[in-house]
Amino acid sequence: MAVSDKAIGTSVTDKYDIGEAMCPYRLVLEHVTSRWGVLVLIELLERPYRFSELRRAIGRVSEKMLTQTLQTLERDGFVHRDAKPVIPPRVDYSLTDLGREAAEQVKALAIWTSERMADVDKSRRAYDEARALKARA
Amino acid sequence: MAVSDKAIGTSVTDKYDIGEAMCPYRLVLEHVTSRWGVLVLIELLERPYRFSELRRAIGRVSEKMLTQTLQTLERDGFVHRDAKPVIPPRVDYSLTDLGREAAEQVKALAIWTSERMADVDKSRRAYDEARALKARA
DNA sequence: CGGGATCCGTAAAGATACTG
DNA sequence: CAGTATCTTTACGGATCCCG
Repeated sequence: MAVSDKAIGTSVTDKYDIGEAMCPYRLVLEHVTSRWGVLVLIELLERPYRFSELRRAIGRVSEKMLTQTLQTLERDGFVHRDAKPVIPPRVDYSLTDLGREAAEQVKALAIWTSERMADVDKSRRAYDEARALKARA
Repeated sequence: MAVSDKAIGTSVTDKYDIGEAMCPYRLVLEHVTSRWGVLVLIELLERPYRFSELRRAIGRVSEKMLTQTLQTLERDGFVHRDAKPVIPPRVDYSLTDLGREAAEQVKALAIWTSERMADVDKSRRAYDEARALKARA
């Protein structure tokens, strides 16, 4: 184990019956929408990256989490890992066709979200203010 | 606190500079793509739900997590909460316009993912098999 | 019925040191 | 350089009890 988490075990359920039990596709969805998964996919949408290069580009990600994220995405077939047997080691990461499709959707969601931040902030302030009033009861 | 997690603190960064530091929109993205957030949004895309009704529809979600998820989504302005002051209490949840936009994107991603599960499974088997070979070294 | 508050176990996240 | 191994810390998520 190590890479696969507790991902195995579930398997069937044909159609996408949103909700109800833990359907396997939900795990994949969590992989691509995970904290670092999102950033990795979006970054790789630009061009291939080497490990450390990707680490710097994302910033604030530990080696462990980046490794783990990349392995998960590679296993799911979203990321291609190209390790050259040279010294010092050189490993390039890039998106597969499948990964590119995923990355584009994720990026669209990310962009939509950042565009709507003003609305969200406004809503939050209203919410917090309403709460503050109630607190003075 | 209670609802906002550690959500506050960050605030600026104008453009969506993917990566680099913890930009605030990333938190929103995590809210809508969270384990229960995804399911709540997709369920509510169909019609409004009452609390317990939603709980049954999703299945396998604790009251605590559903409450927490709904509050977060309400605060962000994705979900509208309509509490009628009757006994027994009745609370209806529905999507706001903003929430509907988010839900549609999330659902699209969910559907795409479930449609690609065959590719993902195939990739996983290949990956695991390759690993199994190396393990016998 | 729809939560709020609290406690608790587990499992991820993070930092660090080590290796081919 | 690109990881792996190990340890510590954090927070997620569930169970329980209570209240309007």
